[in-house]
Amino acid sequence: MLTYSEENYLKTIFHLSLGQQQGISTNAIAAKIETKASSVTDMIKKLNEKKLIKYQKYQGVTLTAEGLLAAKMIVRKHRLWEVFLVDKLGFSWDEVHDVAEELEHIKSEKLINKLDAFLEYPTQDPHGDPIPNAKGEIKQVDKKLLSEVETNKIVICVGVKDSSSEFLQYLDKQKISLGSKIEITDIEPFDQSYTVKIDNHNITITKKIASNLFVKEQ
Amino acid sequence: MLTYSEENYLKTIFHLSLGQQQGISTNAIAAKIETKASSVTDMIKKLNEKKLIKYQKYQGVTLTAEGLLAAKMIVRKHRLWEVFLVDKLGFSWDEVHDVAEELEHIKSEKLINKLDAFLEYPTQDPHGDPIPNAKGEIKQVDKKLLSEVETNKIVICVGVKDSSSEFLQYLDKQKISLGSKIEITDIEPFDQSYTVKIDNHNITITKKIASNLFVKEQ
DNA sequence: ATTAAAATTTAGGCAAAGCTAAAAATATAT
DNA sequence: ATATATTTTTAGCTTTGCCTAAATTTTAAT
Repeated sequence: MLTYSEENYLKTIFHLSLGQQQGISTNAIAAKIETKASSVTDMIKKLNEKKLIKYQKYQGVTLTAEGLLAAKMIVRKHRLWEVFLVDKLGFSWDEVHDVAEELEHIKSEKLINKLDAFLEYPTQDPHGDPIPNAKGEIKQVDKKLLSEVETNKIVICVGVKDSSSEFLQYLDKQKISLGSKIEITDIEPFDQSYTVKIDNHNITITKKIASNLFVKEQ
Repeated sequence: MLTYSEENYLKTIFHLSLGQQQGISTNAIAAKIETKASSVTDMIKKLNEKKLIKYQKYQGVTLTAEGLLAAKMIVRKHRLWEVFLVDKLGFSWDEVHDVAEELEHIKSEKLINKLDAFLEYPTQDPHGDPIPNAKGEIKQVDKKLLSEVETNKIVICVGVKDSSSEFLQYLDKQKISLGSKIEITDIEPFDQSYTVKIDNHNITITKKIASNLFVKEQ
């Protein structure tokens, strides 16, 4: 049985490992969890003894198969609860993260599987991130950043890279949401600002915004 | 902000205080929480310093107004989650307690009030126990034990005194649920067993069963 | 190749919440 | 009323997860 804290470390290592070949550094974990490197070292030793991570002093850590599955189950719970909060309770997508951070630690497989069924087996959370199924399988949708799309191509917004409430609230303000039709009509060479058509209105966004929106071509 | 453990103590003191004038003893709390008396003394001191309980050495404890409200909010959360588990996720009434014990500690007033609305402001949990509203007010339904009802009077089952899964499963087996129409047709003087008519079937139950069923006359 | 900087680990401590064993206070029984 | 039993508290210890400060290892720079 994992403690609350152990679960948070596994989840964090999982997130930091995405698209990453090397081991995850102590400092990277400390930064993400907002704790001290020395605390991370302590926890790393514990997770290593439990065989949830592979660890050699000074070499960073990677998840073992068992640790990976545990991490995916936490992510699964987190994202299913987010769907619940948005779809059933009417939370907005920028409000759900913190509550889901607590809910993800509730220990009941039956609960999470019944919740999954109640929500009709969603495959994405409110930010477009994939929800692992009960076996830990993740259906990767192919998507790219808006900043990588060529001009005059119509794409659909399918996710956000940054899901801070600041960014999400900005998107709300600009009426950009999952499913929005987006077309880059122009990129200004001077400041790299993008003129884009969102559904039926035209706005200008910075490159930073374009680099945080996932879209799919279709 | 209360810790998980502090919340459990407050809730326990609340439950032990129901229909109780005197202070709650250290041993009573220890028995209910399944911990040692010395641990209870430690926690009592902490809750006393936080002014959530009134405590004098060797004299037992009572909740202060603030402690009482905090306890009611935990009970509110516990019971609302139970309703959610039964009504929305399809749990049976004997399965919900342990999961609700975890869910009751999720800290978000917004969450619980939205959940309340989603469930359409239920006033009772799946065992017939009253759900405090957002202000902590509890609507007491008047009810009595089946064992206190006279023969040949038709009553409605509105709650259970014991909500152990053993008892609840027994009730399921006997097709007794909240809302069941019950009439005592006979009490056997020799062993105090009751012959009762439940909705449309007749069964015999022991006095112990009759002493754990809440009913209302109507 | 050294040296300086950065990252990581170790050592030693703290607070929360539990425990055991012993001491103190209260309650009960003769 | 006194002795015994029960209850409660105190003292001191453990584990978890965090911390600071110092030591060590690795990395980067000249």
